[in-house]
Amino acid sequence: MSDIAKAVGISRQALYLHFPTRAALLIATTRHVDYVKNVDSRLEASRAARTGIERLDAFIEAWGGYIPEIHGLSVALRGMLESDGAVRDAWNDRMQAVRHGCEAAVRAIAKDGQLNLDLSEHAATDFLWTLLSVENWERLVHECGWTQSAYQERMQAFAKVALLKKSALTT
Amino acid sequence: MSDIAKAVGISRQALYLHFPTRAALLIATTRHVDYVKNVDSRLEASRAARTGIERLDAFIEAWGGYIPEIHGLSVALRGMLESDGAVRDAWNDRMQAVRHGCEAAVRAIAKDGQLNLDLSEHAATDFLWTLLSVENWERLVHECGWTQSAYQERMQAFAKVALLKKSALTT
DNA sequence: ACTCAAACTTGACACGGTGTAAAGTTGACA
DNA sequence: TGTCAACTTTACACCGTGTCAAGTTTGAGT
Repeated sequence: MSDIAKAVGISRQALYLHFPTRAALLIATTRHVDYVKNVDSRLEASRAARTGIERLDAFIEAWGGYIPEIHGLSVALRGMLESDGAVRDAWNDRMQAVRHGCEAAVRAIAKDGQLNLDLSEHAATDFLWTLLSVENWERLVHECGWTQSAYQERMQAFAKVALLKKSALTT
Repeated sequence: MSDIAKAVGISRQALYLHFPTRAALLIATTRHVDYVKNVDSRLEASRAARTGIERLDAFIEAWGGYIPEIHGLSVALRGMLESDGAVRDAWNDRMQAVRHGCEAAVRAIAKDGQLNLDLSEHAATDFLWTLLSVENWERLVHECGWTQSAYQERMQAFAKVALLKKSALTT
């Protein structure tokens, strides 16, 4: 809080006049970033896709491209997940939004009759959601040095190969 | 530290006689768990496999079965990654051991000429390592409710479909 | 049985970070 | 000129980590 106050150019106490706790500040920041960057509209952009596969690709592109923008904030939030219930709720809420995007893509694929026969829609959603976690992005891009575009292309390829049934893979 | 001392039945100060810092205690615990549970020998058990695919399966089974045993400890360690360099080193060291296992499996698959042609050995290792992270296990098993055996079977399937070239997938 | 050292105890304290409380300053605007 | 909101300074409580010092228990070796 001191550091933030210093950076903003006000006293630490003035910060508390605006945000009662550190957690509240982070949550408000989350909301503000969402507003400024328009997550939801980006994620919903994949609605336009006609086929399930197109939708999957569009979703991975939208979300994968959004991760770098919220990465710093996500690190701060995740550091408080265990200790702060409100942060936990805010984070879960955002992650559920991502999950809904995954679910929609999986459902579209299933509707096309192209879902991997070994997977229920639920399990497929679980897996896609996990594959696209911020943590995995961090590991691959920051720790393993993948470029952002390599991340996106490969994730699209992995997701397809994992979720689609074999006959749909020759495309 | 108070809680641990209480649980052990000694004073908080006595704990500091054995472990200078909280981080040191966690690191020592890591070493002890590794010793008791024999991680390395488990991971190396996959050496016995003759084919690359067998090796991959054996590795996923070994590591995937080990994660639940170290999960609690890993949560504690990961909570200190940013703030404590020694914890970071200890954690990275353990994760590098896992990466070596991934690398060996990928190499074995490549030696069989069955690696996905779109992937370098390095990228394949990166991906397998990421796929098998403790965080992903947590999400799938704890948050999504997958059973341990479902986790293992599906991870084996996903890993194969992602890493092997198409002609090797009919097996 | 005695001694000595190691292991442990109690109690106090410094430090840093979060959050609270109170009293004073500044400036815009009615 | 008065008032209100935003801000400041100063002080303090609380918690967890880690330090320090002085005193007590325990048990192994002689």
